[in-house]
Amino acid sequence: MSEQKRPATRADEIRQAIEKDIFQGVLRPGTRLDEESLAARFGLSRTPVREAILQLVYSGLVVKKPRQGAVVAPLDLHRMVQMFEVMSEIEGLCARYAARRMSPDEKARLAELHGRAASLCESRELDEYYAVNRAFHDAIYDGSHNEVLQDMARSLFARLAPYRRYQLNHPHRVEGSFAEHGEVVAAISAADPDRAQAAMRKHVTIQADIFAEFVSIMS
Amino acid sequence: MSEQKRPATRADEIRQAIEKDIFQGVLRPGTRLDEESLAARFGLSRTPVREAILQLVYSGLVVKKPRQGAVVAPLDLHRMVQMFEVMSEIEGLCARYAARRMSPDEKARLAELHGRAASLCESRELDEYYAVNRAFHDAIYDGSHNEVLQDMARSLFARLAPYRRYQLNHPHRVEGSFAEHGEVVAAISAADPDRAQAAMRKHVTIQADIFAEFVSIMS
DNA sequence: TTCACCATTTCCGTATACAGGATATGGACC
DNA sequence: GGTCCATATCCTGTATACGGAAATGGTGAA
Repeated sequence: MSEQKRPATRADEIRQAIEKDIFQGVLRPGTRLDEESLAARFGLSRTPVREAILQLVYSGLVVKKPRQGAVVAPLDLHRMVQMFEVMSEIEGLCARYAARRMSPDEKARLAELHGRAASLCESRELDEYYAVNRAFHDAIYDGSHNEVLQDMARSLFARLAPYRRYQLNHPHRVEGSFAEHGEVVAAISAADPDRAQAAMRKHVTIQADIFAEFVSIMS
Repeated sequence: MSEQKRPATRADEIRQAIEKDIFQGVLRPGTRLDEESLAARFGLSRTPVREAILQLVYSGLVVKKPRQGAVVAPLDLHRMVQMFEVMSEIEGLCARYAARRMSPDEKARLAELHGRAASLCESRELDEYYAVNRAFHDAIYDGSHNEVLQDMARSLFARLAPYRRYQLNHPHRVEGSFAEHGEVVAAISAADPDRAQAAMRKHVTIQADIFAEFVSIMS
């Protein structure tokens, strides 16, 4: 991680709050973001709200048409599929680089995370598992030792997070996810870039398939 | 390309103008972006200038520390190397997908661009060649038929553009670049994803090497 | 009943004003 | 002469104000 962790400015606080609301489903895709009511809600003026919204637009969570205001990015299935496609490639690259570049300490931490996931998987503590899952992927992003790649991965992860979380309710998905992680860990431990990349790509591609299945049922 | 091509709003106009200045070297890395003087220069108030700067921050061209203003992103060599590394992967992926997905029309246009480049290469019209070069890469981004991947590629291209342009002054670089493009065109025409990806990766990696060489001389 | 057109209203984009923090300048002390 | 500190100035972050574009609702005609 770089620095910039303190919100220092009101606009950043609002951005984080809105972000959280979007992730948690309080603000659903398509919801209009009215500057004035948001300003009132946070007890501020429209100016910092506008800046927060602009930041969200550039992170892709919000779309904005000139003179027509901003809405929480509606889920465009076509685009979601493309995002998963790219995500599988980006995560695959992270795993590839991680296999070559992770230090023994980093590999140990990754294995430790995987171990924690094992028990959570067995006891079916889904929320906990999801948290460790996120840490697992984060560890591999870091392991790529390429901050530009990390930023891309995290940005995509954030935009897909809500749909990835949902998948754990899919029958046997937790076990499958855990097993796929296992392959990735093994390949990285063995410092085998090709295998690590392939395993991670497959892991994400499976999630994409489940997502596609999910939306085909919904429509 | 999507739609959003009309600047519709002043802030967008300013953003494009500043972007252009950065690319053309009028605003050099590290230059402070004073809101008031920019506002005066464009005959506007600080508000749209602030929004333009925020957009540039999110595109990575500008960095901003709270309460300390914005500066044109100083070139961090370490990070530049990482950007080139990712660029080679992203462009490689674009070429891979393009090889599988480009329509005959798109392939014809790509070949036509390459043909235009041939004469420009021979007559050493560098500025023209660079313009066609950009169109060439753009055509391949489009050919990936994945808008998310395209956005990433264009964003990276924009941030690296100044350094890619400079390379054409390197001895025999134009010929080398043209030859590498030729391999990419051949692989895409043959619908050979692996070869297309490898050729494009190599093309960008060579640019990264030249960049590294350049900075090692400068320091 | 439905569509079209117009008035109203709402909300975005921009301008201007103000307050607080950061840097720069100058002087005093070592 | 150099360093440290206080003051002044500048500039950012936020608040407020205004004009105009787009959405909305109602009324009239087909």
